[in-house]
Amino acid sequence: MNTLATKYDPKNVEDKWYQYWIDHNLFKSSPDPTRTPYTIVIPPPNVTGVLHMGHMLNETIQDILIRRARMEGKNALWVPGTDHASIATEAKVVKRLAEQGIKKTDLTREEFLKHAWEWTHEYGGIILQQLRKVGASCDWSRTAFTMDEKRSESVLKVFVDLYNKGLIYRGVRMVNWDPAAQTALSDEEVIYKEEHSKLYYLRYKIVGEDGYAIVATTRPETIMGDTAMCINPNDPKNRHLHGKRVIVPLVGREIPVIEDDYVDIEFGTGCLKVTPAHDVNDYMLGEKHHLQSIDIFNDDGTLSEAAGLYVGMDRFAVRKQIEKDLVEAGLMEKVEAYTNKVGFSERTKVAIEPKLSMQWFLKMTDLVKPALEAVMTDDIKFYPSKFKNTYRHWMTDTKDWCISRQLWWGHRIPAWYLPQGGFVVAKDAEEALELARKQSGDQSLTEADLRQDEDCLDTWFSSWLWPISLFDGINNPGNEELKYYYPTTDLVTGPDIIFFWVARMIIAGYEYMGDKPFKNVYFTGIVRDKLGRKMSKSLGNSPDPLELIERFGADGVRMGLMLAAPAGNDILYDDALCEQGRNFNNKIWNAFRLVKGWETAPIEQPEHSRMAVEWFRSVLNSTLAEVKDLFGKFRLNEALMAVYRLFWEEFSAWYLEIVKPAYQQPIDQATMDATLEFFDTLLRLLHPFMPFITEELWQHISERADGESIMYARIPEAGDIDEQLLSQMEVVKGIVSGVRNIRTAKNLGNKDALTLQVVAQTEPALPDIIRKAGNISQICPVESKDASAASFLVGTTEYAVPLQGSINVDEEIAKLQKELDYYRGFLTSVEKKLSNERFVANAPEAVVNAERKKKADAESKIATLTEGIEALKK
RNA sequence: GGGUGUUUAGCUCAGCUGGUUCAGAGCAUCUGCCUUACAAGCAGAGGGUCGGCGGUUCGAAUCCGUCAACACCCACCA
Repeated sequence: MNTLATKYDPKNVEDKWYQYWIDHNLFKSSPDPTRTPYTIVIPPPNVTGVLHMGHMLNETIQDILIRRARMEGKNALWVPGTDHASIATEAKVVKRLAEQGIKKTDLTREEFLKHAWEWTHEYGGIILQQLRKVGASCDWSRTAFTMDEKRSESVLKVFVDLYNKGLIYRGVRMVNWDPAAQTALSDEEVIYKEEHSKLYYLRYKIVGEDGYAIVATTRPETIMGDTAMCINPNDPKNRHLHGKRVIVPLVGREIPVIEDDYVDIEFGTGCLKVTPAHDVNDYMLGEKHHLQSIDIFNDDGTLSEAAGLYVGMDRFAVRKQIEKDLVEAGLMEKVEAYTNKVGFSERTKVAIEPKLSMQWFLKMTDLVKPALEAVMTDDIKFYPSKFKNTYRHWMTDTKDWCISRQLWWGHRIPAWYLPQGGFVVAKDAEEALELARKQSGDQSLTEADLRQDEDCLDTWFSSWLWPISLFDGINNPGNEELKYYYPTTDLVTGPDIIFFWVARMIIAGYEYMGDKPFKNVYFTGIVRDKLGRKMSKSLGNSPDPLELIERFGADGVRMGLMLAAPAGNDILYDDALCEQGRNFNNKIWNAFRLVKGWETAPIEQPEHSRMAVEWFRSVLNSTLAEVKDLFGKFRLNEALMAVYRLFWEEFSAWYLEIVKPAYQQPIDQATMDATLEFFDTLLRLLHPFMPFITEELWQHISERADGESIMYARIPEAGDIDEQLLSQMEVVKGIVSGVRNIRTAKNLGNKDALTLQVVAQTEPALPDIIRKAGNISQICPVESKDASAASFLVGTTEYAVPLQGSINVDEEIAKLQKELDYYRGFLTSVEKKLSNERFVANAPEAVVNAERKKKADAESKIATLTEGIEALKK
């Protein structure tokens, strides 16, 4: 091992061990009633996706949790898979076809799906492949896809079931229409953004009068759909419009003036144009006042024949054109700058068009109840808990879920329409036919007579079943796997999909399993750049995780991300984080090189080593307990930091330096054994965070059988902690630091052994360690230190290092005087506190006693310092 | 327009029910060191009136009020 390079190179190590884990089936899990299950289902990445920093963070966290659970002896299962991502994938396939000069509309459904599947097979596995580079310990034999056979069957079954329960219905509603994808979207798929636009004031001629009624609108292009003007009946300034009719500008159509409280008197002129087909509020007004509804848009957002004007032009082009035309026609009163919120499609980024259409919906009101309860009572715990509020907010006012999409790539809605009208819902065509015959009384119906619904289901209608369908719980209720792994343990995901996915999985869990789908939800933050900006392609601030792995090693990147990522907090990514991770890898590597280079000999264990071993055991135990506690609270970054400091400070800087034999000297067996044992435990503690280097070194620490792995090495429970020893060692560290300071200040170098004077009757604790760590030749308790000594305080005790040559007395006095002044000030404040009767009367005794001790300590320090100064002055 | 959260060292964050060890950690910075595990390192050092103001209390980073800034979520004001 001593021939090993001084720098750790992760390149070969990482691939080698990943392959080893795969070859030995170490990620596999199967039900085992004798062990506690620990289960995570992966948030299935889109088949179209490639690994980005968000995944990198998310998957690292899951892997850390899974590996830790495994090392706690649990039967840990991490199920991987991908999501068909209906709208996103379809958009990509359409785009690719367009590049080949093929339009979707030129293809049959079957032809299109063939292309989509080709795409899926081509790109679908990429991201899962990339996860292997990260070190993800998924049970790959279970890799699932939301559109594979089992998952598809589950989705259809659930649809039929919910329909039969009366929870799914079909109806014409105002929905969010995405003109690019040409499909309806759920409310959650619409992102509202502020936009700087204009407020147009249009002149509507009043019929039978000379004047105009002025209407303020942000969407002048919709006037062709106007079927009324609305005023507030309590609006005095528009009372003259009561019962009148007005003429839509340019269009020339006469429309009535209606009255409704809905209209805000203060806004604009208090006159509202009503376009029932293209605005949700107008739709409501239209329903209430029985207005005609004119749909002036085609599905792609261009103007339809019904508009009469601007037919075939895009809605935004029309807005520009109509502004000009209105001005020319003298029908534009004025235009103001205006900021409003506009809804955009989450997927295609185009502006949403409210549109009246026939869709399928799921009633949410009752389904939501147990799901809300579970989170509010902490039956399902959210980390951080602040997301409970967000969740409650959404769950207490849930609108029905629009689950149909006018897309082909997805689970086709299992509804069949009968030739004579009406429809049946069934899991397949065969069953549908049976139902259809029964419903219509027509036994001569054949499958060919039935027409299946053209639409498919919202992607989330399959992913909401994920924790159940992965164990085939819908098709095969009560099966062994399901009983064993469900409810799963932890879910790790971003808060951006709390409604899309988390809430709905909880709903499905209670509806179909009668139980929660997971016990804990860990919400990660968003990975941003170091300036706090979101990562985006256009900014070019989004590093490729695989490139980072190439540069820093997977362990380095994992650690870099984890150091900066408390649950729910955004992380500001900086390469420096990965550098820190890489440096730590190197530190571990070199510590290992040191230890493996030692030769043992049958010599007695020195006292300083014996004490150091005892001390480090306590430190280790205390960190073991701390880390366990932190994992329980999902404070992974703090757990990592605790282990980091344990390894770097306590183990490397203190323990190893103390037990390290002199150059080319052997070490005793007892210390060697203890050191290797410590190293082994440290590697185990580190393994969940840095799986590769820890495996590499663990395999080198001693002979391992083929197939053996640190993955299944247990993380020990914390043993006894010797608090007294820990605090004694803290004093020792103070003393050694003091000596080092003097060395630095006096330019003494580390090689010369010094004498340490203790201005007290007794020797300090752990003198052998002090000698070794401070390179001290002798420790002498003295009544007063040498006049030519440099001194320092640890606690209330003064320590001094006699110096051969002369010391700068003035400098020394000044230093002591400064310290003395500080303690005098401190003493004054303590005394003030203690002389306050109300403090002494009201404060708990322990606190008062503590103050008294502070006072005594300060007095003793002051005495020591005063003496020191006096001695120097002599 | 509602709601939630955040504000502590240059940066990222810990500080649980107010009081020893309360002003901390890591990184960054500065000063020495190529000391035979590691310069991706070692040894030291500096740096914060805990967002502002007011209150409760013997005592406030911690509790209350208020203001400000930022972030996120929700909402049908054209």
